[in-house]
Amino acid sequence: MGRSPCCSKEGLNRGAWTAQEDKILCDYIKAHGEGRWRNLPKRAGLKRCGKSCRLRWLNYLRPDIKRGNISPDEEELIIRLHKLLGNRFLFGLTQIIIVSCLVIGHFFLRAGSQSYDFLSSLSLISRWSLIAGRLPGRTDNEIKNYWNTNLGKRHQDHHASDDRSTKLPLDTAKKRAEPVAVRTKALKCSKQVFLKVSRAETPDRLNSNQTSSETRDHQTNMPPGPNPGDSNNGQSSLTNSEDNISADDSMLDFNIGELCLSDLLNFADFSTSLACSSDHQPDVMLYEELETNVGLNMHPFASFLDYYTGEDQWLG
DNA sequence: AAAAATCCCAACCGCCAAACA
DNA sequence: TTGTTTGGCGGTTGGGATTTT
Repeated sequence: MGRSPCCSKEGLNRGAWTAQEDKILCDYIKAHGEGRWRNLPKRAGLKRCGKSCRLRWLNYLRPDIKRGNISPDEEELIIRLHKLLGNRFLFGLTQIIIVSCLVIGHFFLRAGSQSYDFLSSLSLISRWSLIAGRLPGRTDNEIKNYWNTNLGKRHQDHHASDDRSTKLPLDTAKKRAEPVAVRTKALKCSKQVFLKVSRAETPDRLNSNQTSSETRDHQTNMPPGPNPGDSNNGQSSLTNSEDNISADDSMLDFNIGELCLSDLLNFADFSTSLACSSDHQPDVMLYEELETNVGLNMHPFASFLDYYTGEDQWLG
């Protein structure tokens, strides 16, 4: 039967909130604080579902909500965060197996004539709240809507135009533009999950901090390009011709010691990054902050992220 | 000018995990 | 340990606004 609804739907107002309802809700929360949403409508004298009250408050009435258009800076940050965090880290044995298969499959397929963008497909699975958390005053709902109505479309358009430009048959192009059905159910990761990885390292990679982009590119089988510390756009463009990265290499890229991913994801303050000079890329700053504050050499992880998020031209 | 199509976003829904009894 | 409640998430929908025909 499933669980009972959060409240009786009968006799409740639905649809758009009125100014009067907004005022009642605001006044109540100012007086009593947030929380206990189920009982809030009754106590506040609102004919609304508790969940509806919570959503209205969080997405619209909170005093710190920033309204208005998404600025170019914010858009840039959303795009970068979506690339960085949008591939929802999946947890649990099943999810780890699935992701492992996808990662390995990704490299095998890339090694072949055509790369099939599994990881890009995974980007359809997003962490809106996490992204919104890095954009002061913006809500996950707003970010999600913005992505779905603006950026997501551009993403799809870009795939489509790429396919046209490479002269793929139309039906093939269509298939590639369509998301692969790798969709997880909504899954929170509140438990701490640790990646137990060996400490065996490839020193040349780990010491790449001071290496020039050229040497780094050589060491990591990447073509010449900006390294994560460059003030350039950080695009790493691994071409198919250089796909001799083995599955072993891909696993080495996770070699970041025993690291709590949820900590990692929540660590860097991107809002700070946004406030910084615009030539400093947020993801680069994430790596730098992790290195500085957590004491991790992030380059192996960074290079993996850099690699599979490298196809950032899809947003044009 | 009006109808149709499309866009946009607030609100809703169902599911999940943590907290609690 | 088990069942229930609560808060939170991402996906989807409905309807008003805007654009196109």
